[in-house]
Amino acid sequence: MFSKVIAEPPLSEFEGDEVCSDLKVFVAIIFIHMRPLRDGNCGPTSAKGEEFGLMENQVLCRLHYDIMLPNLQHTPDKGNITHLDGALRIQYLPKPSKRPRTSFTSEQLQIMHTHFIQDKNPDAQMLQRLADMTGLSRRVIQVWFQNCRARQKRNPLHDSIPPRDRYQTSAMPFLSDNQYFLPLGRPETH
Amino acid sequence: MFSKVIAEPPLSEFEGDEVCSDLKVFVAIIFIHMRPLRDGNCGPTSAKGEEFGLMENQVLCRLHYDIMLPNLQHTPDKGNITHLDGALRIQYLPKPSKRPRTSFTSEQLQIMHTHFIQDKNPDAQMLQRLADMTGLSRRVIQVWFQNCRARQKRNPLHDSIPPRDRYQTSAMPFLSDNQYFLPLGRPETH
DNA sequence: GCCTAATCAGGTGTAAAAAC
DNA sequence: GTTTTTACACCTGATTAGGC
Repeated sequence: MFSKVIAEPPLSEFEGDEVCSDLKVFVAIIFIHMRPLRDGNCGPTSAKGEEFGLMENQVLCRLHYDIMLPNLQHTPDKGNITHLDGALRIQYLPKPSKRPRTSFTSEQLQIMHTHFIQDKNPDAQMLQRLADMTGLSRRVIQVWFQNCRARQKRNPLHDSIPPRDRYQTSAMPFLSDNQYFLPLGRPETH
Repeated sequence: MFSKVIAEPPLSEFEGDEVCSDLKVFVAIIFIHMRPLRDGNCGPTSAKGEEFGLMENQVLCRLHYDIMLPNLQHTPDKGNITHLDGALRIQYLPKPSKRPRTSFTSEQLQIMHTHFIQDKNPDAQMLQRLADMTGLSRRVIQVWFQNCRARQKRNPLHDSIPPRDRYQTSAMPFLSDNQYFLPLGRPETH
């Protein structure tokens, strides 16, 4: 179950137990160098990451693996480790899952929220401008506005406050250094 | 780099590149079904998890691998994949540990604590930046902030002082301590 | 034994997907 | 486009366990 070694690609299918049947022991020591996609959030935090795939010479979590797969298909030989897409489209990788969830920075939320107040239904052009401003994709912006409209409809007061600030102590990313050495006393009340 | 296949144990040592030298491509599809130790939290949260070992038919992170190792030694053959303990006690898995507990340097504590004062809930981006600054994993940083919030809630005065300095001998590479011992008052405004 | 890093169990908000 | 659902990322609060 779920560990296979293939000597030559591409393989469209294989049965692991058969492939390895003559091996009494299979050992793989793998150093996972996380692909620094977006925020480098690959391994430890992209949670639930039970599934890993080897691509090129890197082990990627399922999420990042799925993201990279399309690219790989159009990539020429890069060395001794090449196209794995054939080998990887097997029963063991059935559902491309692990929906990547964007986590916005407060800055991005700030921008979107500020605009939302003026215009809850930005047109395509405006979406693109917001995308450029935030560095997010147009689609992500669009979804955010959709969700934001829905959210506000459910709870009208809700979105008068940028989400992160609801439980963030300080919304301010950086303060002057003297702020660091503030006297402490009652820190929190809740 | 960092992927090795061994056909026969026990091995006390091996050179990966040599072992695999005749393979043009090495493919390992690995579904890491986390050993449901407690909560099956193997991969994502036990941090550091750059190292994985294959045991029986499961890939375990270093932490769980080390935990399981003693058990395995007393387990009879369970199929085509058996005892790996011999094979795995190699240079790449030198120190068997249990729950790896990070011990922060004063520099790391300094960085985290300084940031904590201005922002008790750093967002993902900030966590990553702190991780980069300290050389710690994002997850470790996150846990520290969680614990720090909890700590401060329990004892408001507590975290006005960087923890290590409270009972650690020297550990004072930079910064004079009087910086830490400041008058107390209102730390936060909200 | 104390302090605290790491884990556990449970809860919340919401981005993305599905359904319409 | 909307509404509903799903699943992920993060939180708290309590607990467990590593290292002086």
